[in-house]
Amino acid sequence: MPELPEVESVRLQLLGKIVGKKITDVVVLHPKSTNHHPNFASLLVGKKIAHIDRVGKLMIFSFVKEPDFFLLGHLKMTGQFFFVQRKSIVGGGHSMSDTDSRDLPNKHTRISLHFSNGASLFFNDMRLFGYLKIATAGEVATARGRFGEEPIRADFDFDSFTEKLQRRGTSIKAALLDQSFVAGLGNIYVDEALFAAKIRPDRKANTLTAKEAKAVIKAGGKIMLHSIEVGGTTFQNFADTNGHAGNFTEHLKVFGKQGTLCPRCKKAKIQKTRVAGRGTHFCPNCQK
DNA sequence: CGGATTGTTCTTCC
DNA sequence: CGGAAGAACAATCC
Repeated sequence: MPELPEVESVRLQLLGKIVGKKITDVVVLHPKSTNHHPNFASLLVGKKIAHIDRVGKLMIFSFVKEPDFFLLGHLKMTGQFFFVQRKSIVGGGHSMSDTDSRDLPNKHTRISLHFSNGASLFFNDMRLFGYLKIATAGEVATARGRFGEEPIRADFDFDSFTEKLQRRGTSIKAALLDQSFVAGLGNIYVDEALFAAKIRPDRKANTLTAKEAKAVIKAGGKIMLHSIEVGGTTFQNFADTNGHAGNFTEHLKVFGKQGTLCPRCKKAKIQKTRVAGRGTHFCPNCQK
């Protein structure tokens, strides 16, 4: 379940691996992953990666001397990028959860990109919700405009956020999951941020005080920045571009911890309920 | 084998 | 137009 920190971890790794590299071949193994674009492969061949940007959980690839041609990448729930320097190389030190580069492409590989230096990038996606989509500059601008602010930004506008919260009659969890409202949080980090801020996930958004609103965004930003530092969370379905699991999993306080004693108050067990249609974890004692 | 899993978009309704 | 709520998507796990 990749959220902002997982996407950012992938982006940072890819920056070092494919920027400046020229695409020499593209193989589409499942057209749905390209949004059924008929010329996906031929349009990409010959282009050189200039940069990779990110907004929320969306990756934006730009190309040298191509001002109106972009590639949008979204992992959704099970998308993964695997980078292999040489197909014949035999990697060592794999753990049980790792994907072995020798097995690529495998049955979940939807698109493969090959570069002039012999390297390959495989887009794997078991459940086919993710995509690599060709876009114009205008479409990129539209996509960017659909995102709210990211809690990891130092210039996050708390006053504006607090004001907008007052117009939300839904749960604070639903509000925080809305990418057009706040960008980057998903089911895991929302639960973790609400726990850190001592706010119950089912509280109505418009009942939060300005102090609470600031606290939950600050907590979300801090947690996500920490996660980026250690390579993201692997709860299910996340692997970095080398096929390795993320390291933030051990730092989770409530997500997946139902039935265990609250690590903060130690007076109640973490409960799992359903809020905003999602599995939701919280401490019934210290979250108000 | 039914139910749960989740990020986003779409639909429907207000 | 915006917000709310639920369905849909897809494959796998338990």
